[in-house]
Amino acid sequence: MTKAITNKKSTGAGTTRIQTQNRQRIIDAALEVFSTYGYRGSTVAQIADTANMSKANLLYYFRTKNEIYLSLLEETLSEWLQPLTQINPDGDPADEIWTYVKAKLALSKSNPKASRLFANEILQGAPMIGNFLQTELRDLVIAKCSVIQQWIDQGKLTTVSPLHLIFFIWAATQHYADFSAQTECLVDDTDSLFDDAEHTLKTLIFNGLVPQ
Amino acid sequence: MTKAITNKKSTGAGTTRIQTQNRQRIIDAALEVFSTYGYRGSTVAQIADTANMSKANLLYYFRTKNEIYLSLLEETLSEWLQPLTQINPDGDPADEIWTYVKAKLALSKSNPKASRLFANEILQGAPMIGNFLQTELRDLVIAKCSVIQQWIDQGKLTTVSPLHLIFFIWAATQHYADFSAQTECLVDDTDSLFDDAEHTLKTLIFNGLVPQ
DNA sequence: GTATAATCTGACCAATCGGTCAATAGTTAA
DNA sequence: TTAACTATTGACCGATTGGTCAGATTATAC
Repeated sequence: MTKAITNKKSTGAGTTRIQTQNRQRIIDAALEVFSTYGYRGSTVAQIADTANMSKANLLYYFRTKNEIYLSLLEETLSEWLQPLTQINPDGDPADEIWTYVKAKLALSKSNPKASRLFANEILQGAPMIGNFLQTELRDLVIAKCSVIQQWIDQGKLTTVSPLHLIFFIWAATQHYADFSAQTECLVDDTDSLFDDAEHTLKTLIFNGLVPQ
Repeated sequence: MTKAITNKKSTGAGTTRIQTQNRQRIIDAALEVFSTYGYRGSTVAQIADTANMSKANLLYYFRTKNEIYLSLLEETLSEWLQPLTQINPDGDPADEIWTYVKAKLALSKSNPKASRLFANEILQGAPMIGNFLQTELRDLVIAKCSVIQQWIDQGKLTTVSPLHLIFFIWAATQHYADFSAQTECLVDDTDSLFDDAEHTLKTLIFNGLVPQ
């Protein structure tokens, strides 16, 4: 996923003002559409409409539907993974984990479409980012798991599977972005949604559900 | 979602052996396809192929793509929700919650496609089951939340938002079905996956992450 | 057996899909 | 001003989409 995807037209180096501007308009529209309908369920015409642009003009900036999709994924992936890289082996375990949870929850709130974009991609078997999952993500996760394992060995965390702990954090935080159509049907006070989620998650992680 | 969708041909009552048989073949194939690609990303031809049936013949049993989808959703929804209805107000709170978690985890293992079917539907804004979410699901969830709230008031559970506790359980358990393409990239021992998940979840729920 | 209804199919339809292209309009530097 | 390049468009392409239909084939009731 790290390789450059963008393909310059004609004379090479130059990226004009109009190019940067329109590419961004397209990427924004693509996020809107792909995050809702997934790759196969989205159409180029739909993205062009959302970007207020003719289909032919859109395909002047990105040669194929697939090229838009890959550009979008590449642009979004690093942002989405960033919080995990921030976990500091030298910090206080509980603090570090909790900071991570809050960061993921904040991302789910601020950029739910990015979450749904990945959710769609992975739901459909990760056909485009499968290789990324097996290499870059895997390496990062393994590294962070060993950090967590050390904390456990030092008695600073209860004995859990570090990998599944990460899964639970992913699941619990991204749930609010991915399934917002559901949560919004069930929640009364939408304003305090993420505060309530954070509080419940904090209680669970730090105290467990059963009074000691 | 409760209204009957199936439309009999011609003479009314009778449902022949061939009908029941082929309808089931179609529903099975539809689950396979829709759960992977979502409604818009799936094609009738693809479902027909999966069912080893000509497209025209498939459309003899279900008049439209939408009719297949609704039939499938209806057939799957009740199974998926059943564990929640089983929570017993008179049981031991910790036992009841844990039984529910285990049931949901077992469903994720035994029928991951059903989970992905709903995940796709809700990701895309729940266009077909939106009304169901706002009525039947909402009523059920509100009822169970008040049960949990009573347990909390009796001091049998720590103070959490019952609704967000349910969200957490949904997220944590369905994650293994919905994002299996991801977990399978990261997990070494696939055989013990659900056992490890269960153990980690149990520790979290009953003890919390930080040693007391 | 045979008539009647149920099942199944290939050929076909209009609409939409991703993508191309020649021609036009706009921008920029001399 | 003008020449060269960039940006934009509508018309168009073959392939695929969801769905129809007349007719062939098969199962069932008598």
